[in-house]
Amino acid sequence: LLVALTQQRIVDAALVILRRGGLAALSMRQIAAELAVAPGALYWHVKSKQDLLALIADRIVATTADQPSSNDPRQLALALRTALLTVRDGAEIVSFAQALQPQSRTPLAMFREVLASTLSEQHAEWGARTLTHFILGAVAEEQNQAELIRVGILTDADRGDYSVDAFLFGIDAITAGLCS
Amino acid sequence: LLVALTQQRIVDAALVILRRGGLAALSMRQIAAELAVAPGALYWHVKSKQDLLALIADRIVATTADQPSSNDPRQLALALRTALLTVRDGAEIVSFAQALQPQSRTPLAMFREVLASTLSEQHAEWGARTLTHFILGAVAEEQNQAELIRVGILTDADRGDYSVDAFLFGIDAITAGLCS
DNA sequence: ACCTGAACACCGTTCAAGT
DNA sequence: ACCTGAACACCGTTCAAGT
Repeated sequence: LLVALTQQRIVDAALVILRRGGLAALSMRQIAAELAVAPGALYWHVKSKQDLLALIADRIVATTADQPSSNDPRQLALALRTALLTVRDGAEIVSFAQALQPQSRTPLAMFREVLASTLSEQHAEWGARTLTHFILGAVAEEQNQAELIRVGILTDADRGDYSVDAFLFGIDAITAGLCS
Repeated sequence: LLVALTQQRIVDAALVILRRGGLAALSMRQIAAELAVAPGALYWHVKSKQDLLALIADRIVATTADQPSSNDPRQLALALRTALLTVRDGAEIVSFAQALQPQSRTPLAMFREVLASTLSEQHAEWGARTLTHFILGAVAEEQNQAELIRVGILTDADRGDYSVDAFLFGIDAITAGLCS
């Protein structure tokens, strides 16, 4: 009654829950509780949970645009990775959203633009797809690993090498292959 | 009472449901119904749903080994893609399983072996990771798209180009980049 | 227009009790 | 050893009814 419910506030609450407990803790009922509101109230401002996940993904990806991005795919990849890492399970959420609405201005579009300067339209499209699949997959695994260690299913001992080096190795291999 | 319940039979029933309705239809209760058994009975043979998903993933990936695989990453990639396409949401399931138990003999291990002949251990590891991330991402998107068209959220009009060409373009770019 | 209360049709998982 | 019955603690979503 004090503050009106908004898509804005719902996404904000969702991000709070995500940072607290990850994707496993993100239920419509938890979001409603966070906002001290009945679960049904959310559906006035948001069509469904899938719809909400897409909104969250947009917010996560939007922070990529804030960083200084040149026409270098390498820098764009690093900026996207940083953006995804700001929220627990961020890569999985963006992955999901991209699968759901392939038309929106997703990471794919960013890379398509960057690659369009050096490649044909077809190859820029396919190249952008290759890069985004790798990035989302790599960061998702990075975050999943962290999640499993948090829960205790995995220990620090059997952790893979998910440093920035491994990430950049993949990015560099792909970009090198695209221009050959 | 006639036939005993087994991990085998549970995975079989799960695959039937997957082919019928995809991952969205795969619940422990549905599997139990398919086997004409109480839901709780499954937990005598399987630790959890996550555990079961890993078993399903193993079964899907196992069909890759049946195909004639040379030391060519290109052929291995195609074989894996074919195996993933045999089950609805196959890529997503294998993706999930790989994130859950990074130690098992997954697609990653196959590519690591193939690449080990031409690359250093570190680069073979990172290269294998790059390839599997791309493959699982690409096929998952391919299958998600098909799912959304089935449901009617997407039409045939706004479908992307997910032909084998796009897939091979990515594979060839990565393999080319790895050797440069 | 915006929200509550209450319901509907589901989930995964556990566990006494039966055989 | 293996399975049933029944419960526990959740879900996403809808919708009359209130304000």
